[in-house]
Amino acid sequence: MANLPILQFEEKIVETVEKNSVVVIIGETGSGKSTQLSQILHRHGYTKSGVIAITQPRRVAAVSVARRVAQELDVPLGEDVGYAIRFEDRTTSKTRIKYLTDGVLLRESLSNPMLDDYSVIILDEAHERSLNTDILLGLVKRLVRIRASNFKVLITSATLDGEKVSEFFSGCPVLNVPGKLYPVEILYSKERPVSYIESSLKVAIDIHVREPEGDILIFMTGQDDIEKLVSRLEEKVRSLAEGSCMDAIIYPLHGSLPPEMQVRVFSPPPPNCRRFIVSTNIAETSLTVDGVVYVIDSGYVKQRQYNPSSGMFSLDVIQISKVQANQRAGRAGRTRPGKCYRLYPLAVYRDDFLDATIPEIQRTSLAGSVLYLKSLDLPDIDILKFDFLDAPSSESLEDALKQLYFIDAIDENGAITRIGRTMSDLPLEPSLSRTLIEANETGCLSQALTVVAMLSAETTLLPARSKPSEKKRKHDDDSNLPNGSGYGDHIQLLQIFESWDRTNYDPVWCKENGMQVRGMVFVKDVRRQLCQIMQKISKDRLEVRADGRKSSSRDDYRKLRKALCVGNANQIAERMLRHNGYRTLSFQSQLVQVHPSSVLSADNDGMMPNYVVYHELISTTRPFMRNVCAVDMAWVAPIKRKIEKLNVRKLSGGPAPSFKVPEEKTELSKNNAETPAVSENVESRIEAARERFLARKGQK
DNA sequence: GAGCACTGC
Repeated sequence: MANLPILQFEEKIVETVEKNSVVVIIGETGSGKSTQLSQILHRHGYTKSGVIAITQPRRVAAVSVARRVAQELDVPLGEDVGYAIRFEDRTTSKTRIKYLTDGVLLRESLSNPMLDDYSVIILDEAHERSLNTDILLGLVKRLVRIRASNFKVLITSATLDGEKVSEFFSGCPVLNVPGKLYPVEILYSKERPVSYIESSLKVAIDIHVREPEGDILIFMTGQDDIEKLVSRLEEKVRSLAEGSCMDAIIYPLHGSLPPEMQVRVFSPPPPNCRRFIVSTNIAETSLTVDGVVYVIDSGYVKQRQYNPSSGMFSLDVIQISKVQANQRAGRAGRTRPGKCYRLYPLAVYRDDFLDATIPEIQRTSLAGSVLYLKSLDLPDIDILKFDFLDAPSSESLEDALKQLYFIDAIDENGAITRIGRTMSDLPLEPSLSRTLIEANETGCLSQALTVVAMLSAETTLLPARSKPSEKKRKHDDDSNLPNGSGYGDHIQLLQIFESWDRTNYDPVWCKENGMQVRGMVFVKDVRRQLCQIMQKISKDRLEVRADGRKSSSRDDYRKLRKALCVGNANQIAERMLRHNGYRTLSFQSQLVQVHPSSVLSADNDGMMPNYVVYHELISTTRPFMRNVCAVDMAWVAPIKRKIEKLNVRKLSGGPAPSFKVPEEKTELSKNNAETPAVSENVESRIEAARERFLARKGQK
């Protein structure tokens, strides 16, 4: 601790903070900014008038940094120094230094918009540009203006972004604190390789044979490439002549590995053995692997993007930014001087790479964030002109308003409704919040809580797809898991949880049925949290069966599907006349299909339900709806009328010229001769189709 | 008939 570079700047930092409300700190890796800034300000009296809050984009970071600071100050964790993350608040009224995730601070600002418990707010790792940190930047800028002079803001950022943040805060001072990294030699390829798997393989084996000891970290884009490279490396290492070089262990590292596989990289290798770690960008920031001396950087990353006009997500392999490239290189210099092999030429780095990664706020659906901002009721703030460091497109903001309007969170003038206010109390995506509120009205809240919790945990629920036996979980005939009773995935998720519930939450049941124990326990936690919030909101005394051992009935399913329809009014699709493709109704109409992993299947006549709601549109090999639920046409009708009446201009508070959603004759019609021209009379046409289908079937 | 990087309330 004594040698941390930041401590040499203590005087300078304190002096600058004293004179300015906002200060940007450029602190490179190893500078100690996350643990020391709070202590420096504490030593100089900034905890006398309030608490120092330090936000982190990740839960583990908030906990581990708080723990370190408590140790350094020699106080018990949770008293003078504490942390707050979802499900876990380890602070008391005594707490002076509080580490928390950016999401928790946003939640706090709902109940205390002035955040006046805090004398100082430090937004750490702001260069990562998480959605929540970006919103906090805007809110904090406003608070600096409103709150008296006893409020200080510090923002930590990366070299390439510092000036920009400073400009955002009217040219506030920028302090540079050097890191404690060893020099890293950067080596560029002459040209982009044809196959970066083969190229990484060659470079890695070269290092292994020629270079002194030290682990090799290789950045790839995803699980598939990682597995390919791992097996190629294993092959190659085996074929090297015995005794010609040291031993090697090869580890894959990515998010869908079970935690016990991930932590293997933290145990030191046996002597005279080199480790190869083939990783996604999880090793860029989230996990730090000690002992790495060589980094191989493919120059690519897989990134999730959102298209606001189609409502569709996609995962694309794209070029990394300069900030990311430098972050990756830095991973080689933590223990001693290292080398970074970039599989691209210098000119590509210099001319093609963006300076910084496109912030999340410009790549995701903003429905939740816009609702959050609306619920703050800031009189001086117009959402569409909210002061963002990097503003999202107006198209993206209008998309958010449109979605919120479809699910009744805002009215036709864009004002937040009573329902919208209630929704913002729930830590969920808007469509899930809306589902819960509707379910509370119609008497299926218990079931809705389960489904919503299951959906929020979905990524941690399913096992990694490497086990072939579990690949077809949903369609295996010998699987004991319920099948959704013909209504689709939401009902199946409900049934799965109820099955587990009946075993009294037996972990063995999870293993036998291919569900991750950790994921299911998370579902239980989320469900409990949501249940507590709904207890406060509920109009009647809530009877939520938390541990009822009884299965839901068909009638329950029906109520639940109806609530899901209201909650997903922004995510409805109508089946095509003669085949089982669907067209989306709430966005620019597009042809989509039910994802093959869905349990929703065709009826005896070979036809899928006429209407479905979906949880997510994702474009992979083709556009798919993931997690679908069959709904009745009668429930869809009023929503369709609302969609037709939509006036986006009015929603965004502008004048109200007529604005018609392109409803028909879209791309879809061009590509597909079977597309119905108008969607009136759908019923009769579907009936006709069914007859034709049956006739064909009869002929065979 | 497909398979998804990483976070968070």
